Amino acid sequence: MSNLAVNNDTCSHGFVQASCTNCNLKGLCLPLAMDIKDIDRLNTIIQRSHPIQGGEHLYRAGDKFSSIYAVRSGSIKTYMIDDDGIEQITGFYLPGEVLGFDGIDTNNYGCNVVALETSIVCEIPFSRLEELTLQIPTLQRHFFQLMSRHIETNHQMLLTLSKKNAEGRVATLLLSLSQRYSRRKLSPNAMRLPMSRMDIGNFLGLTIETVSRIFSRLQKENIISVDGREVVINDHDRLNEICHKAR
Amino acid sequence: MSNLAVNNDTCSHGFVQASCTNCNLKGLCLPLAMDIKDIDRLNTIIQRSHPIQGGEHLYRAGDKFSSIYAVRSGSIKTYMIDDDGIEQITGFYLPGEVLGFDGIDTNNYGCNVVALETSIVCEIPFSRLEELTLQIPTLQRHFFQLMSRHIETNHQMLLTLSKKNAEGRVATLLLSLSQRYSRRKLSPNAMRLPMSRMDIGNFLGLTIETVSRIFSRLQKENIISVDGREVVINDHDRLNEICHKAR
DNA sequence: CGCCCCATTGAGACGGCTCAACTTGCGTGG
DNA sequence: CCACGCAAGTTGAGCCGTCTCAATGGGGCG
Repeated sequence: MSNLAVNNDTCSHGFVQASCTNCNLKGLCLPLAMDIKDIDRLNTIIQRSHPIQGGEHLYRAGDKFSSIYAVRSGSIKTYMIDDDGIEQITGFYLPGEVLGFDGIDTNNYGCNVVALETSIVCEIPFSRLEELTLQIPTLQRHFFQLMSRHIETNHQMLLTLSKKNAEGRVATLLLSLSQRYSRRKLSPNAMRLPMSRMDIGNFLGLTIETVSRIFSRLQKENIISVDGREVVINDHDRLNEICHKAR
Repeated sequence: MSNLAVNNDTCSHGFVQASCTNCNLKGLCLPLAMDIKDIDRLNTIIQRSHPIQGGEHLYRAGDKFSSIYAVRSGSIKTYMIDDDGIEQITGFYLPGEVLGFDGIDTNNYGCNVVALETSIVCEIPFSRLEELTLQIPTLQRHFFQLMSRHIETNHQMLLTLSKKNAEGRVATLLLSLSQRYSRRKLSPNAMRLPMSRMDIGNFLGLTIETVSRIFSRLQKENIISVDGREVVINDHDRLNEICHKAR
């Protein structure tokens, strides 16, 4: 990417071609305390790609690992397929969230990554990132932290799957999305789910029928309002109670 | 720690005081391609502590994050406790495995860590490790890889909890332990489980009764032989089939 | 319009949980 | 030394939550 593009808002492709410097998500995917100078250095290695359509894969499990990705807009899911063809969604990613860390170990990606809707991602070539993290201690620390956060998120998910009943799992997901949207300055109460019931069920270890029934039940009790993928949380407190209830 | 201790096999405490250089686990917790010179540098920052007894905590969730730990002997479990006091074991750690990465993000440990039996761990102060990883690219890469492997292991566990029935979960754990022991040059068929039925059930999202019943059933079918914590795997293939079977 | 995909809802089956009784091994104290 | 208590594990009976299977409804698109 040419440095000329830095600080321009559009480029020849016609879609937004932003720099990290003026990206309103930088508080999420970059260290808060990072130098403008260092951000610019990072900026020069980041490649911003064309939008990817919903259903389109960014990469697949087994592909040669090359880059880390940050979601700029839209939403992404990652899933693995085991030897028997069983699929497990391992995460949903919203703008500002970073993915691809599972490829570092074996040098091949461990997950499949697919867009849930039209999305834009920032690609960070790992070999160049590694050089930068050696030079910018804050940046090394930051990527250690990002990976650490991944691990913690996964631990939380283990608890959800291991200890909560169907209602608790759905409630936990809804509150997680709500929190993450509100951190992006969106309403914590009204949201459009980027994923299907199928995806939710797969992620939470439930069938789509159970997910559907839970949604209906929560609606009947006026805790949420559901219309397809549109969800409004009417009663955060009761939803929270449901999360924090053993099975 | 004095450099004088390097390459000595014992120290004044009377227990083994080894260096990484002659540690037979270094193939597991250190980069294969690491310079002797660099290993020595890492060695000078590593603190080897007294053995910790079974049931004794290495640290607790919320404690100030300071170090990464490598298991030298014995075995360790990590667990989190959520707001409602529900405990979830997040991992078992065998010699050569590294833990503590969950503390990097918030600068407080996210998990409780307790020894399952008398164990020895190597403590790696993180601030000094960070300095070294900036100077030794292989080492930086290695710790990125270790964290990446953690993430992959967790993903695998999500699949286990989300998609497998009780039998599949137990079989998966047994095979995982078997593999990990054999990588440590121990028998892949006969082992002594370091954890209780309670721990197994907690980790796998099952009750102890169910775990016990599964053990009995697998024994009746001659797939394993169980005597308390002593387990012999008689039929790896059938155990493997059970793992790879949808619920 | 008709087709397909996704979602919803109902009825019945089944796997794992709950509750309870019993066994075994171990440490403690009379 | 045995009696006792306690913790860990095993086993059985019945219940409950989630899955399975099936039917139906609704929206997008050729």
